[in-house]
Amino acid sequence: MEKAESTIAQMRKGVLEMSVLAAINGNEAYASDILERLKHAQLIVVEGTLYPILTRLKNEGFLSYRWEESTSGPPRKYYSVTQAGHDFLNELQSGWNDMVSSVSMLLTINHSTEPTNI
Amino acid sequence: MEKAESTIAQMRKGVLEMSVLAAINGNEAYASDILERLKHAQLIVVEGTLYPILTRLKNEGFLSYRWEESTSGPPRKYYSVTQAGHDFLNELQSGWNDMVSSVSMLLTINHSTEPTNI
DNA sequence: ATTTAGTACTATGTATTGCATAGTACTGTT
DNA sequence: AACAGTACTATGCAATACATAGTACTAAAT
Repeated sequence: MEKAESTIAQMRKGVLEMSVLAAINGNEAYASDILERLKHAQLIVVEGTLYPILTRLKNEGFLSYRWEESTSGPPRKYYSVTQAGHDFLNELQSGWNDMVSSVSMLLTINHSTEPTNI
Repeated sequence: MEKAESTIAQMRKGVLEMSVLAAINGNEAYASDILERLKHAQLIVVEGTLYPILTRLKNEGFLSYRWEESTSGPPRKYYSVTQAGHDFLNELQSGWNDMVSSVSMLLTINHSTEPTNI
């Protein structure tokens, strides 16, 4: 169902930012590493989606980067999470956990044997 | 942190649609009931946000409604989930569960004692 | 009959991010 | 110099949550 896919894409809004931060947290990485870590977590992201997120997070002070030369192509940006980014990630995680909890309640409330209004 | 709040608001995109369907599923309701059920699940939603979601879901065939007179104000729209809506909800739930699983992996990968690149 | 308060719903525009696409630049190989 | 692979930048579109303003219905009060 096409509509389900587009709604799931909507669900990724906000979640990818948190996931990218989490994928880097404590373990500096460049774009290809990050894509691999996300893929390992079954979160498929392409470069055209990742780079704007990295740029935005860096501009907001949640990530910093250093350039490193490469022998197999252009130089690479190695990202790491700043202290502000770590704090931001903690807040996002807290909000995310609340949301997961809420959704869990909602997805189970009508599976009880309580009578309905039908 | 204002930015965390706006990102959490972004996370609600797509999730509220699923939550509204879940709140109605098997238990027809009008807007005020739905807001109460969402509130009970700690998912705070206001009318200006709920009505467009209901309208959109109805237009897409996932909800249907019947009017019922009220003695305390205008007539009310009682919504119920259609078969298509039930199928849609199942697909959303599946995608949501996958996403929750992915995020869970990402939020824990760097808490291990494995050496990092620092 | 008119006005008021409470209630239920509709209409509309803004902000934001994921996404797709096109482009530029670097490196080693041919 | 040209090419393939790699890394990154730039840009516009689509979709939904949100806030705000508005219309309409009902009972009660005047």
